[in-house]
Amino acid sequence: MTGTTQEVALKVVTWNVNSVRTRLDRLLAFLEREDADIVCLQELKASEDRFPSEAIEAAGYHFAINGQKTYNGVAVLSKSEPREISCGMDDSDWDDQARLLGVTVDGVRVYSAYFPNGGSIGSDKWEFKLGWIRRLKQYLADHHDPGDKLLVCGDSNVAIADSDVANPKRWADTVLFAEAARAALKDLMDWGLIDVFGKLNPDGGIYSWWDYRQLAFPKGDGLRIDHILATEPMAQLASEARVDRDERKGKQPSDHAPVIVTFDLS
DNA sequence: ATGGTTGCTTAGCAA
Repeated sequence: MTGTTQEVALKVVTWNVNSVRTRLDRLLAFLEREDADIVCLQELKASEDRFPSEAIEAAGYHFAINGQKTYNGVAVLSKSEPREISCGMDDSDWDDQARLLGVTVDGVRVYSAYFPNGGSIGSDKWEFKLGWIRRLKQYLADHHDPGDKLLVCGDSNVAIADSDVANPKRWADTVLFAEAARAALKDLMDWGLIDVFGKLNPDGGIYSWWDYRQLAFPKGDGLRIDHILATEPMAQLASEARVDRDERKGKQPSDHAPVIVTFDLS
């Protein structure tokens, strides 16, 4: 940080990297460029022993990981040392899928969450998705208070509003935008979570994911399905929110772009 | 268009 003021900002990122090893060069360049304080990653597609620990640490970050071979996998990178690390929802035998990781950093409870995609509507994966979102709400209710400083950052695999979908009519009957999925996410947020990006960019039209197929990115056929959800004490500190759309361009991009929110803590 | 592209793992699954 430059300048002479003493403001204390916390820059938080969420990014579904779709394989941390394939995306390592991009990730390291991003860390260098953005100098974020907290970076929540999803879809590592790597177990802990294949996570690029040395490169992350050399970039100046601590990390906590809930890894998994081939599928899923989440991590939190942080400038400050993470405390009270928790993997999964510790309430059942459903947690064979590595989709949730919690850490406490700089006095803020931060979760990196990779919500289930849901396959197709009506499938077992669809029911798992809706149930997983309900379980996450229960987990938050059991462990935290809406008055805490808390963030749920991740790929929610649900778009909230019509303005978060380039073509809402065409996506209306898909797992990413079906009414039941939107209702499940709304019910989770009703516990006490605010979409700070939506709050700061109320006009919408900004997306975080574009399908690899059918030229979705050049056509602008995107959805905002990556969210930084904040409790009220955190949401009121959010000052800027953007998507690093350039990360979807060029060679070997993830299908998701990073979402970046700055909180003014002082 | 029950299509299409990418990644992990090696033909099929998941997204």
